[in-house]
Amino acid sequence: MDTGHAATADVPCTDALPGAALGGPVSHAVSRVARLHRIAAGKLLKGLGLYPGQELLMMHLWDSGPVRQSELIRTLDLDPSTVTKMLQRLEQTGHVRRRPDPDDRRAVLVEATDESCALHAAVRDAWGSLEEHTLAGLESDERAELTRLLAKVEANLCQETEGCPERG
Amino acid sequence: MDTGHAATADVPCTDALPGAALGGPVSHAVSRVARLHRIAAGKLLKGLGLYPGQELLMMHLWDSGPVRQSELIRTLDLDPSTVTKMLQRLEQTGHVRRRPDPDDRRAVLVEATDESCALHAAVRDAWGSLEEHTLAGLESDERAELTRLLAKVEANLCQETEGCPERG
DNA sequence: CACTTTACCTTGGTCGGCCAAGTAATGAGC
DNA sequence: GCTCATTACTTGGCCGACCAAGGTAAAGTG
Repeated sequence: MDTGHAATADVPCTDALPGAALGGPVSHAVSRVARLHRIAAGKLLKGLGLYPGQELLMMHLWDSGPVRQSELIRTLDLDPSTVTKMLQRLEQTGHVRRRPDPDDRRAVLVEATDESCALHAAVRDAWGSLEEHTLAGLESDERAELTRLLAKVEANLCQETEGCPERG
Repeated sequence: MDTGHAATADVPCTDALPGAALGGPVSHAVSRVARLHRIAAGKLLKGLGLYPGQELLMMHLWDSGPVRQSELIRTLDLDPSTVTKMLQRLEQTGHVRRRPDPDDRRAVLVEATDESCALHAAVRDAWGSLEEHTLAGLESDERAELTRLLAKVEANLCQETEGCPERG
């Protein structure tokens, strides 16, 4: 097999695209954007004592009050074990309280602590500016188009992975 | 069957984005799409003995021949420690060989093993179908638009995170 | 009522990814 | 030549995320 290592030295400048990206420009872009987005979120959340990912869980908690863990799993569409561990850490850092559900002794009720509620506004704000930062320079119609296309892509990826909540 | 992961049974209609999403629809969509995309990639790569993320590294290696580790770090735009650990695992699974650079005793030269080259076509193929699956139902102009918008978003996120390789 | 299935959650392991801190070699300045 | 900063990589720790497997409690079935 020809390993075809032609790229490093004297290629007549095909505009740099690392070559690997040629095989799937959108896939590539999605990963990169997601990673950068996560990093940006992390920086904004760092001052608030949250790690990226946790804010979504907290937002749902702030929004919905006490909920079953299974509710969180369904809403966030994450693996149960992921949520368990996130909650363990959030409990340890005092953002969340868990207690057994009296109506169903298998279940666990989760709610945001009062202290965590102080972060609510800050987190909402952080997400707002993150969204704005993400979409800077895009016109309204571009934003709408991006949203539409991402939804379409999500639906595509969903149907096979079989793991996402149906949408109307 | 349903191991409890996101049951699609009788969800009480989580229909219109759980409220948490209202604060940043695109941010939300990006995370979700990226996760689904990663899962899909993982399924395709599973049969090839690779984990999602590793394929990008391997593709670059197949493309470029022996390279310095720093080259990989720069190209993939990852943390050095991430690349180190990925390479350790790839070395252990026989996909990659590492040897010290004779010209610079700090540096490490990395190259794909011959056995790994057998995967080259399969991986390229997998990425091709993943890209196609991702973009199913999108017209050419929609694809171009999505690519353009993602690039714009990436540039936005880049400029502040300050961690991405300039292009162009 | 026992028996089986299903739902809810936990544990343990693995990977990708980050940061922070450390080692070692190169290179620049004096 | 010696010091000092820079570069290249490693280590350890942590988090999100997955899967696989387990334990317990509720619900379905005979």
